[in-house]
Parts: sequence; structure tokens; C-alpha cells
Amino acid sequence: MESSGNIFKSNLVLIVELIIINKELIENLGSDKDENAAKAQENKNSIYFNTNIDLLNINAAEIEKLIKLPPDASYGDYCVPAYYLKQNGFKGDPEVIANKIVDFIYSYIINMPDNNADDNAAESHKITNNNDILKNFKQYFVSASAKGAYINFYVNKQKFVNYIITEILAEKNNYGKNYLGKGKTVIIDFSSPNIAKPFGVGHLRSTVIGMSLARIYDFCGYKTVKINYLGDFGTQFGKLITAFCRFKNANFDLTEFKNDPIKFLYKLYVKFHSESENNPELDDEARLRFKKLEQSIIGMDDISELFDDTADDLDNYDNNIDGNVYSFCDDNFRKYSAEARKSGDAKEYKEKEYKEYKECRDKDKDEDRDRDKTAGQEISGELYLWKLFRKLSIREFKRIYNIINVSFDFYEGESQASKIAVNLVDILLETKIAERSMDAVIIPMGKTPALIAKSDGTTLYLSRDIATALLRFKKFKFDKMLYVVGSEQSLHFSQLFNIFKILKENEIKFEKQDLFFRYAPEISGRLHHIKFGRIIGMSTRKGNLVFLEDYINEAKEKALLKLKTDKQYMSNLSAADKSENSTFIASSDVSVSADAGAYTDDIALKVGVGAVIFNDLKTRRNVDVNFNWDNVLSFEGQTGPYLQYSVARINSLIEKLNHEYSFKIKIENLYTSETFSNIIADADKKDFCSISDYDFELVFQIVKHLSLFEDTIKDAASHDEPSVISTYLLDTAALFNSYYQNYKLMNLKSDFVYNRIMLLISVKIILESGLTLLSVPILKKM
RNA sequence: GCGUUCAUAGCUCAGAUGGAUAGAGCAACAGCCUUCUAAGCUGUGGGUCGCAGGUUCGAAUCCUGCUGGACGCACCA
Repeated sequence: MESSGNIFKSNLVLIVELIIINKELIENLGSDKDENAAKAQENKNSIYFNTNIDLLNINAAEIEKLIKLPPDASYGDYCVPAYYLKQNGFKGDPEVIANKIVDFIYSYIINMPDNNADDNAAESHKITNNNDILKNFKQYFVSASAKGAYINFYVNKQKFVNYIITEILAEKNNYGKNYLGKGKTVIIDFSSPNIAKPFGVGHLRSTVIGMSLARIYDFCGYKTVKINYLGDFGTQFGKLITAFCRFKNANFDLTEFKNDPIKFLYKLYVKFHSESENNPELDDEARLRFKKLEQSIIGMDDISELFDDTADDLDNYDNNIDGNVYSFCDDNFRKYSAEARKSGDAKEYKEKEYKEYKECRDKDKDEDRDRDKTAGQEISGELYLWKLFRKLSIREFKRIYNIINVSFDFYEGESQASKIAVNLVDILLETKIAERSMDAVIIPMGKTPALIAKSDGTTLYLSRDIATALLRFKKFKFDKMLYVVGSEQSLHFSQLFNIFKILKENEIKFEKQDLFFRYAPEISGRLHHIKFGRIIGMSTRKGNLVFLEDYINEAKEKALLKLKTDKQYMSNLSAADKSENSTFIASSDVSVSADAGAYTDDIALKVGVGAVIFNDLKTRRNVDVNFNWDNVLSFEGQTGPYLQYSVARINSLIEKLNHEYSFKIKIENLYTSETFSNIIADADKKDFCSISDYDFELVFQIVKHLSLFEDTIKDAASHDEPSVISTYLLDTAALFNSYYQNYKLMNLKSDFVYNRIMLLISVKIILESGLTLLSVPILKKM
């Protein structure tokens, strides 16, 4: 299915095609060679220029790029810079070209009387068709002018307004959708918080940018897969497990662990770091514990049960916390660790470690089924605790994501890939793509080689990422994969992408490998790092790290304060309490009987969330943002609440007008019913702009802006940049608010008001679509 | 030192294949709630687009150099 697109623009495309194909004629206009004009004068019904635009070997999308918007509405509604046409064979001074083209448009199109199709029907089918192009152009455009090097076109404003509004009412929340991604799959890897740490604002940007991109790609017809790649692996878990076991007898408060496990673990982690400064033995133990963890996982035949996110184990944890948790704290580990360190010099020690590690892995290859059957019972303390921390964290993350309208199709983790990563390292060594360097394994490239295995044989972030990409390609055959990760990891991703490029160059070496590894060369070119700048100066007012929830709560409190001091809001709220039929509450989220306090609370939360999310999406990704509490907590100007407020205002206005004029427009069914189908059916008769020129210039400006929504979406998708939509929505809201303030609708003639309600609904549809794409909550009332 | 990236109004930012007069919002100042929600609207002031060259008919945008900031540069993720 094709998007209907903007008929004004597509007609202009056809005319530009006509212009290009008649290049020679146009260049000769006014010269001796200009015989056409004379002939045209003699016989107005004949066409003396080439109208067979099918001869043109350029597709419409390319032509569309030649069409721009003038910087000022007084210059025209669309324009074509004449210097752009030089790439299509036009020569000479752009100003002269522009003037000649405008002459051409007047003499051959605008001033030419309409042909009867029959006159030329015998001549050629194509010409008949193209006469329609000319007729359409005259219908949709009223004039053209040359100003400097530009050819400016003016639309028939009345038709334009009617057309766009009808289009929006017909398509509703599908307006602006396109099919760029039809049949394609895109994976979006975002958020990626670390297990056992509170969800900090550090991960907020990735989360909101990723979620928005997912919605945008979906809007563009892609199949999107949202993946949360949890930081659930690496030495840090060795540290955490070490701390959990070591400090359990010291300042260990199990009640705290039970009540808020994530914050508790975070404290533990901080404590580990302060202790390890004076006690490096702790770091050694942590590394070993991580190694044991990785071995436990690699030793498993089927790791999928580890990633089953259902809550069963957690119920068990809640009930048996004392017995279970303690039983897995392994005191003997300290002895083991100390002995290991004593056994010989460092190099020998490392080799011993690596040998043990290999043995453990090879056991798995021997397919020792009996051993695997009992693996569950022999679960190591490290594995148990890791699993527990992981599940607790996911439970907590899901709670937070729910608040900010974020969801995932899959929760993955680095741990899932470690087994494959280990095999992969071996293959890369075998194929001589990788080599050993100072006991570690590297892939040489440029100035900084990529390190894919540590000298003790354990995997690294990079090797796990290679493996993960393989796993995902096997599963989804994605066309594109976006990693929404901060720009500080640019080197990591350029190495990752480089590795896949190298694998592609060495494709032939993979022919003998398992099918799985033969995917590797396919992946090159499909991966993209969607980087974003840091948030600078982010700290609480007291100077500590900020957790997302505290951040949202602060915004919510501010909104609550504002609501409670807002006389209008409070009087409406109390009126709603008194009257069951109140228009105020009838279409709101909460029933009349519900507690007004809870209702207010809900609004405040959504305003706070809107402010927080929008703040991260309003500027372009790549720039570092200076964090400033006053800016974030401001609800005025270019903010999320301003947009939410605009929607609420539209709702309120429509409701009042609806009631006042008894229109019976069922706005609450806007997206679900056949609403407006009658209007759309006789759109030609319907006129959304006449009656008066009271407000028409601004109405036209608004509608013109609404018509740009489609292009805005494409722009946002092609640059992976949600802020394009943010900027667009701010302009939309500003136009609406200006209209709202300057043109009062109450007390005007009824059909005029009716038409303007259709305009308001169109604005509402665009704002709501846009806010949805950004995951900013939409409020019916504020 | 090498690499990536950024520098536009007092502040936060738009300005995306080079193109018409560089735009918004905050803040400042002056107005607007006996008619639709003032989380709003109207107006004023405010810019040598970091600096210096270069390419071009034309540069905030592209190239080079410089200055200043951020980030990264092998066993962390």
C-alpha cells in the first residue's frame, strides 16, 4: 500500500519533471528559436511541448528533493532553487533560468486554456494523461514567481486546507505513516542498565532515545525488535558476590536487602570499592569469583533457564531468604583464593588458571550427560547469587520502565553470549584472524588492536558483543541493528564493526565452520552505533548520583504543587466532585467516584514523566547536554508539559464548543470509530476554510505546518534523531496556542465553528501522534 | 601524544545533500485573565555563528590550521 502523500507536492513533482524534459524549449524562450510561442498563439488547443514525462530517467523521489520550503511564507508555499536544476542539464545564471521557467509556466500552463481531452485523444494516450497533469496543476496552484534564483509556487490555499484536514481526519493516527521499512527488520538495542545497580539517569538517554526510535521505525513500517542488553556479566559481579559473602557478618541488614534489594546491592558495591583500595586481595577474589561464574554457565548444557524471567524463583527468595541466601555464601573461597595466589609466580599462576578453565569447557564438549543432569543440584554459590541479583534487578527495572512507558521484546544479557564468545575466540585464532599478544588474544587493526580475550582466557565485552550479534542474526535475520549507546563507546563500536568487516573479507575461511559461524560475514554493514552525548553536571542538589525515580519524583512534586495552586484546576475538580454529569471529568481517565487526590496525583506524575522524557529528546543526540535542575523542572516554553498542556487545551475547547453548539461530535471515539467518515465521504463539498477571513491566514499556516508531519517522520527516521519530532511538535503547539489566544471561537457562527473544530482535531491528532512517538504521556486534562 | 566529537543571543538549544533577511525558548523589559485552562499569548531589546585562512556566484554549514571544552586510547563494561 502506498502512502497517499501530499497531492500538492506530488503535482509539483510532475511539473518539475515537465520543466526538466522541456529544458531546451525553456532555454530558447524569448529567442529567435522560440517558434513554439508563436504556434501556441495561433492554435491554443495544441500542445507544442513535450509532455511525455515518462521519458525522464529520474525517479520522483529524486525530483522531490529539488522542492524546498521558502524561509518566509510571503515568498511562496513551495520553491525550487534554479541552481539545483543545473544538475539536470540547465546551464547559465540561475536567476535567468528561474525567470525563463516562470515564463514557461505561465505561457504553457497557467495561461493556456484547458484542452478537451478528446481533441488529443487520438494523438497519444500519454498526452491525454499529461493534460490531466496540467489541469491538476492549475487546480492546486494559483501562481508562480521568480525571485532571485528561486522559482516560488503558491498553492490554492482553500483547496490546500480542505485537502490536508480531510486527509488527517481520514487517517487519524495513521497520518504520516510511511512504508520505508516494509519487509525489513530492525533491532534496537537500548537502555542496557547494569544489574544490581539502581536505574540511574545515566541510562535514561539511551532508554528514551531507543524507545522513541523503536516507535519511529515502527511508524515507518519496519518490524522492530526491542532488546534490553543487560549489563549482567563481567568482573563487577565477582566484586558484588565477593562483597555479599565477605560483608555478611559485618554490616549486613537482611531486612534492608529484602525491602529494597537493588539499593542494598548498590551500597554493597560502593563498600567493596572503598574496602578494596586498602585490600587488593579483594580484587583478586572478585576476578576468581567471576571466573567461577563464567565457568558455571559455560558448563551448562542449556542456559536458557537462566534467562527465564518469570518470577517463580523470586517468590522462593522472598519466602526463604535467610536459609537460601546464606547457604550460598562461600566462606571457604577466601582460603582458595589465597592459596591460588601463593602458588608460584604470576605467569605460572595465570597458565594454571587458563588450564583449569579449558578443562571445564572441554568437559562440556565431551557431552557428559550424567554430569549435566546433576548440574542443577551442584549449582555454585556464584551462580546462585548471580541469578538472584539478576532476577531482582529485572523485576525492579520493569517497574521503572512501566512508569516511563518503555517496554522490551527481549531481555538479554552479556552472560548469554559468553559460551559462544569462547568458541568464537578459538575459531578466530584457528583462522589466524586473531592472534596472541602478551597472553591475551587480539585482532590487529589500525592503531589500537581489538582485545577479544584476557590472558586468563575469559571473555570481554567486545567478544561477547560479537557473539551476541551472531545470535541475534541467527534469530532475526535483521536488516539493521541499532546500538543506542553513549558516544564514549565509539571506539568499542568502531572495533566491533571493523571486526565484522574483517570477517567479511575473510569469508572463505568460514566455509568449513558450523552454520552458525557462517553467518558472521553477513553481518557487516548492518550495525549502527546510535551515539549520544553525555549529561554533564548531573547530580542531586546534595551532589550525589541521581536515580531515575528520584528525578521523576522531583518533577512530579513540582507538577503537584502547580496543580494544587491552580485555581482553575481546583475549582474544576471540586465541581466535578459535585456533579456526576460534569463535562470536566466525563472523558478523563478516572471515574467520578475515584478519589480526586489520586486523580491529581496521576496527572502530576504524567506531567513529571513528560518533562523528564522530553528533556532528553528535545536536543540532538550527539551534543553533550548541560544538566540544570531549573531547566528540567521548568514547565514553560519548550518543554514536555507545554505540549501536554496544548493537547489538554484543545480537548477542553472542543468539549466546550461541542456542548455550546450541540454538535454531538464524539471526540472520545476519535481513534476507534468511524468518526468523520461522513465528512470524508463528501470532502469535495466540504469547505473547512471559508465563511470569513477572520482567521484564515493563521489557519493556512497551521495546516501547512501539519502537512509537514510526514516529512518530519522520514527525517527523524533517516537520521535516527527523535529530536526532529520534538522541534516539530513545539512549533505545532506554538502555532496552535497563538491561534487559541488570538482568535476566540465561542460566539461565532455555527458552521464556521464546526469547521474550526475539525482544524483543532487535526492539530490534536498530529500532537498526539508525535507525543506517542516520543513516549511522552498524553493528558486529557491538566 | 593519537583518535572521535562539539563551539550559534546572557543561558539552553534549532538552523542535516552549501542557498533568500541566522530562528525559538528561558532570563530582562513593556503589555494581556468580568469570553474557550496565564503550564498561555502579544511586543521590545539582544548575534563579527570560537579565531584565522581557503574552496565557491554564494559558507553558521565544506577543507586546512589554531584556540577552548567533552570523551576515548589492550586484559573494566
